[in-house]
Amino acid sequence: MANIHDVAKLAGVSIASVSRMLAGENVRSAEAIRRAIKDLGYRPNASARGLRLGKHHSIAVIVPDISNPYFAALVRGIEERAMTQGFRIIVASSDEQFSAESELLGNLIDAVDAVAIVPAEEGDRTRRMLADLNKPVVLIDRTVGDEPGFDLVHVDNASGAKAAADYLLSLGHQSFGIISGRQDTVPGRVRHRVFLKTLADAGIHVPAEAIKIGEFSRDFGRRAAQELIDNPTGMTALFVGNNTMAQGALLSLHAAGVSIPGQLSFLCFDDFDLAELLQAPVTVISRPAIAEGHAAADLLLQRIEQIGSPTQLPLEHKVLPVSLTIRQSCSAPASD
Amino acid sequence: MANIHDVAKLAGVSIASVSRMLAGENVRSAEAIRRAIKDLGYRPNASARGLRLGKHHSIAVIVPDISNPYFAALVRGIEERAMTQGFRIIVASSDEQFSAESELLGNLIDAVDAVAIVPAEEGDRTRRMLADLNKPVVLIDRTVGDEPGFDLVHVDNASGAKAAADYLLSLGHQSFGIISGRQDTVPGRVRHRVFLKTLADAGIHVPAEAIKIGEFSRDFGRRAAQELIDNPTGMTALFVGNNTMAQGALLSLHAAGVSIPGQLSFLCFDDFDLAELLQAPVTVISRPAIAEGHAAADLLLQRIEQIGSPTQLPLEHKVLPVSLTIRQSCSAPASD
DNA sequence: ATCCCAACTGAAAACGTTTACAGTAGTCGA
DNA sequence: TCGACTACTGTAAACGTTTTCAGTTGGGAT
Repeated sequence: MANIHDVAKLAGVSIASVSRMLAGENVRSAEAIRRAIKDLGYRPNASARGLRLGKHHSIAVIVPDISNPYFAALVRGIEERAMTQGFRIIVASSDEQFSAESELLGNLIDAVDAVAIVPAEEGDRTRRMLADLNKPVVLIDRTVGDEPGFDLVHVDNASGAKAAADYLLSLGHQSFGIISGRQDTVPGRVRHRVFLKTLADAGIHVPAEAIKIGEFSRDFGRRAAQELIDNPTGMTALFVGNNTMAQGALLSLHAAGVSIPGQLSFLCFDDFDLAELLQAPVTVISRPAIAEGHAAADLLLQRIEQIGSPTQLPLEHKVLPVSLTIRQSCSAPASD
Repeated sequence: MANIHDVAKLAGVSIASVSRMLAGENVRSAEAIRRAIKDLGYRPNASARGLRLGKHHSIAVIVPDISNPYFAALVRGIEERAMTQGFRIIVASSDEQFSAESELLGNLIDAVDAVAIVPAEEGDRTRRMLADLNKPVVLIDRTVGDEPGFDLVHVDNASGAKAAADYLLSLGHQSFGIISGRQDTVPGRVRHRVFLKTLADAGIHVPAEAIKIGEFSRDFGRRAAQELIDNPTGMTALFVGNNTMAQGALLSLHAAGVSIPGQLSFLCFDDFDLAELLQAPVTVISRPAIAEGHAAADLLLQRIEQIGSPTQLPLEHKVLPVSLTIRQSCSAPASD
């Protein structure tokens, strides 16, 4: 691979001139240099440049699982914005494991300028680990510790959960089932609590046996729904905390022959592919994954720009709106 | 950020000893060095290392669109394997555009050791562009030019298409509709031709007006199905060339109230999330996206290992099997 | 003709590593 | 006690850039 010395020699100038012309400065022999570059197929070495400049023009993106469509869309959003500024993204999946996450970051951190992360755990050790990186960090969807100290992007879980509860109440439901994600994550906790709180404000109590809490996974959704089917609670409406659990739940409900919305109204957080094609197109609280990616990337790029500057911008906390997409999986409860 | 000199000074040794101990060699003052590293929070600078070694420990992964679940799964597969060897992956989406692809690679190539790509175009200019990179390349799913000269991983499109046709024939269908992807891609072309050929061998001709060819997109699928609905051809079975087009087609069919499989048997290439939950769970030819990723990564890692060695292993061409997953979207044609 | 200044140029240092090379201890056998 | 060998150590060069600094050139004003 040709290097800058080869180009300089061929063009009959010093390497400084080549570097300068590449940087866009005025140089007398620009034409000769351009030709030499072309002839040799020269491209500047990224490592050398990174070493000299202390910049890498890349952003690490850590998500629990890149093959999850929601995270894939998020990554796409980050990528779109990063590209416009000439940044590349290095993607890795943590599998919801703190250990994997911290090992990944240990390896990646020296090759990137900033980190966008959906943290696996919200505990304080994650906060410390991220703080130790000494680089701009933006948290997406979840937070870490009390006082995270990082920029933050997430959707408005509270008003989504409230909208869901209000909608079901307005249809006349009195008896509910709930499948919620891990309570040690913000989306899991907020969606769960606000939903319950909204019902409570309407004077409705949800019995413990109608509440299932576990992993944000399709598998847990399937098991939870199965348990609800096996031990009937008389619920007429089921609220599920995210799309993957919802898919699992639908699998169980379908297998058990539960008719939706005839026997059970079904509503979940997060839209998903084809929700509109199911036997009963599913009503959802949808969120803008790509826009979340955009917001996260914008924040990071701003911080990167700022590096070294004396005044630091205050931390930002962007909350994106969600919306209730009404399809056909909810109706008034059967009068019995 | 502390560097190796700081560590050496604190430990009272030369930088060479630090470097050696990091490389796992025996060093007398290992303990002191370890402590110094810990105290200073030292981590080797990746750029310097990359510069010195000419290695980057990263692989560029270029897919048409990372937010497409199939590609997301593929990326996941590549990532899983790469990680085990300490390689990171740099992901970028080409949007099916050659220009975007070549620009991306131009920027990325100096920061990576190898490239895994689902090329946007199969033409010769893509082949030349990739060859000019002078790094290991593995093509996934599609090829470039005649004689690509790169490792290749894809699924067995031909036997999948044949299985699909045979299955529909065995159900008694005589009149078909086809929605196929771009014919300038291997999956588009092979699936289309083999399906037609299998029908032809059974003495069945598909009229031109029952054949729609276009982008591998949900939108094209929707439009194509709409056209087939608007201009009835008497087809009793519809074969769709991939999952995104299939989803679009299902949207149109559903909106038009076409009952599946009552009025129309439906079969497509590539499984998708929830295919089993639709009104008529969809029968598909499914393929192993994650395994494709594994195969691609393995090939690349092998080549990277080989760099500089005099003898080159011959190019590999891995073909992964597909399977017919029979659900409920196909039945015998209505007798009329 | 002289001087000054703007506009450019090149040499060299620096970024943080790895590694070839040339030592220098320390151990062991004689 | 000596020498030979082993096992480690440090110095310095190299990787390919960018950038500072100290020129050099040429043109315009005097």
